[in-house]
Amino acid sequence: MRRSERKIERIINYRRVLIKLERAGETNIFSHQLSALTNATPAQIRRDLMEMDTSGSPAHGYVVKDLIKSINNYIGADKEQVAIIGLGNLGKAITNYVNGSSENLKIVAGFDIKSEKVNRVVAGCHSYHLQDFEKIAKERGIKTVILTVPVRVAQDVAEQVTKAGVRGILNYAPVNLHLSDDIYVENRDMISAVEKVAYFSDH
Amino acid sequence: MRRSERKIERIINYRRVLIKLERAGETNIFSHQLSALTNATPAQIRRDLMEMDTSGSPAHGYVVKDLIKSINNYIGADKEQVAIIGLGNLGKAITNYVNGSSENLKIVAGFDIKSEKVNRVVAGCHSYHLQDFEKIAKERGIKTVILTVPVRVAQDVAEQVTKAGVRGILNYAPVNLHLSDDIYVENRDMISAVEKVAYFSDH
DNA sequence: AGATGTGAATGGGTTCACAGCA
DNA sequence: TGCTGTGAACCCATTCACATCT
Repeated sequence: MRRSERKIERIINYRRVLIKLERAGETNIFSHQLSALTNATPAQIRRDLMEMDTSGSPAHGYVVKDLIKSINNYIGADKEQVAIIGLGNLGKAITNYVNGSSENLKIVAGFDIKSEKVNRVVAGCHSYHLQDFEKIAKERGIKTVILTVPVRVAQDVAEQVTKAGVRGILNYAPVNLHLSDDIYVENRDMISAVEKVAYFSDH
Repeated sequence: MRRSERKIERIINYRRVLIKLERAGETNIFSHQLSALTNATPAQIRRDLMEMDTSGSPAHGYVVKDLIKSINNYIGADKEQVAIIGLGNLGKAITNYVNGSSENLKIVAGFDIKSEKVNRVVAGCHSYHLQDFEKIAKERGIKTVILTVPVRVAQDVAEQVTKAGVRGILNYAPVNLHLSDDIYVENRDMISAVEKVAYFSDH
């Protein structure tokens, strides 16, 4: 089944806040409370949760623990092994950030082509020369990469990693990648993001 | 008129690639060419461009120069003054990145609360203590900020800056901000982004 | 009383398909 | 021939509204 991107993104957010709630000792939650924590509407949340194998009760809402389990069951809970390509400022920042906070995935390898960037450790993650990508990716079963490389090489690097078995790319380079359409690409161009917000600040 | 977020985002992307094309000496472009550069479909592009005050010709497509002018006219072309709050790794990376590449905006001031982070210069941008935000924001007419602060202070900082006149926030903290609903908030949580891509790599 | 679960209605964005044109 | 401009059709996501449950 082809699932909606928007919905998956929301469900991922529900899971994060539910995990926090569980840690904080909360056992139950109503859709309107989850709404306040995620900026989805209560109706949307109930709708998203419909095809989970847990249901809530009018009296006590949803059981946090069960809901987390259902979400894991729905979207998968394997601790995903991810690689990052490009260890400039942005790459290092993302690595620190993700490895410091995510429950559900880990950046396990970094890659670059500059000799002073390889064979280091950043946020508990070893860095390699890009030419070793295929070998490491196969060993680790890496199917997802974060691309934080300069625009001029982004297409080449994307082709290289997909040839090595990568199926999904989170692309921070402001360029449209052309890849086989069974590869999932998410663009997170930061400049567009700021320009967009600047536009709406004025309108 | 309330304009669609998606559409504005696409138009911002069209502008960026058009500026590049103009620099490269291209004078004309067809919708299918712009499509290859932006991952919008040709029909979508023609539709987006409908309410611009330029139209294309079947024989030569759109005139790049005119189209840029129309887009500027449509969404505004003032070089927007933006501030960034939180000068950790991510904040510094974004500042370098944006100030090195954007045509249409500039990060003109950075803010932090740690004494070792204030009174520095990052990417041509002076850093101040957060307590001076209101003063600087008023002087500079800052209406847009990028938030790269820890989760636990994000809500407080967001309230502080909106009190000082900010109208739009690009929020990198993985938390849902509660603000007056005439404030535009765009969430770009990086962990969700990676988790989403990891999900679709497997599906 | 106040919440969930959900069919039905709504609304908005995207794509189709084709007339008009160089 | 092959593109633009655009009404109409389509499709998908969100919201409404209410029966149901505790």
